[in-house]
Amino acid sequence: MDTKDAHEETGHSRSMQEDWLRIGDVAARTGLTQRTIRYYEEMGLLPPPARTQGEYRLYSPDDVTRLQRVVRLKELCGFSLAEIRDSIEAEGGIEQLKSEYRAAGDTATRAEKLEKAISITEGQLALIERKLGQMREMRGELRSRMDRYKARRAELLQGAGAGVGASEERA
Amino acid sequence: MDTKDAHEETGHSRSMQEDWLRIGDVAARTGLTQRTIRYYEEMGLLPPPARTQGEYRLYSPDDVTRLQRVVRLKELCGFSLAEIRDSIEAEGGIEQLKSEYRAAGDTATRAEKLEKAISITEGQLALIERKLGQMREMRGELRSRMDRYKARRAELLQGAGAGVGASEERA
DNA sequence: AATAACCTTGACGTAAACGTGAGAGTTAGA
DNA sequence: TCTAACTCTCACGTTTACGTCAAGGTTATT
Repeated sequence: MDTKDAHEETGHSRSMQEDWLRIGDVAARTGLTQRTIRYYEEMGLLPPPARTQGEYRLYSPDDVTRLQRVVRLKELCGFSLAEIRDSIEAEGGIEQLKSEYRAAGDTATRAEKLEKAISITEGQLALIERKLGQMREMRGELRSRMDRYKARRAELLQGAGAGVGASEERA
Repeated sequence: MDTKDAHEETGHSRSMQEDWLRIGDVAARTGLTQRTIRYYEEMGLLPPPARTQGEYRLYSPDDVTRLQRVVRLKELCGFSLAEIRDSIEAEGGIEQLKSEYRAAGDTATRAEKLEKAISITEGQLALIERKLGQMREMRGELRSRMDRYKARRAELLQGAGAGVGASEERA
């Protein structure tokens, strides 16, 4: 809000409103439905977007980016919307910490805010790291299974028609 | 099935029924509720387990392992139960392919089944690989954010009380 | 200025994934 | 044997995450 107002009041309205999108465009770009986008807003996953004088929603490229992050969190990590909202709030909290950080005159308070932001980010990193580990584990299992199949295939191709119980040799 | 029967038919019924669990134990071990476990069975995610003469469900360690795989697929990948069932069926299909594979006398049919199993596994691997990539990307973003915070913290600690607008130097 | 195409806010519907008893049967331990 | 603890099968309730009209304003186009 602050920054935008500031820009508008600087006068030179260059191409400020050029790349704002209406909800239909955003839906097309993200593959979501309009309903879903409104729902995410309703659930607090998205900040209330700008509006035209006729109350049409207007999304900045920045808004779209945020939305895509939400989608990624959902699809990738399988988080519930509530979990995503918490995560988002943590980040929004970080953004807010920034302004608090700026507002805080004394270094002590600033350091405190920073530490908080750092610990939140650390938590998120740890979570991702854990998931990464589990996924690698799954991949390992799949790979070894794959190896077994391929070995058996090689066996099959090489000793074609040789032994009926050829697979027992491995088991 | 084959291997177990073989063991049983060797005679010495060592401790065959010892580590079968009832649904409450399984629930405790997996952190799921009994309802959830029954629901998964109902949805075709779990094979109908053995029963006591009083119709109590009895789970083998193997069953528990399968269940834990289901849970992992759900929590880790955020799959819907339907998707998990498909994936499971693909694997169950693989198990079944194995018996078809054995039943098939001719090498050609065997090779065909094997190719099918391989292509299924390849698909699963590709999917995991994709997810891994996206997660690494997320991790990268988080890390760079982290770096920014830490840099700012260092700045703060070093130039303590120096300039009020210290953070502007970076922006 | 009229018309199509888009958007708005309700408000109700729904599929998925369980939760939560109810009522009755089963098993294990004293 | 008898009780406490456990389990069974319905069956209805709930939450999440949207889908789907409906009735009406807004924007763009001609």
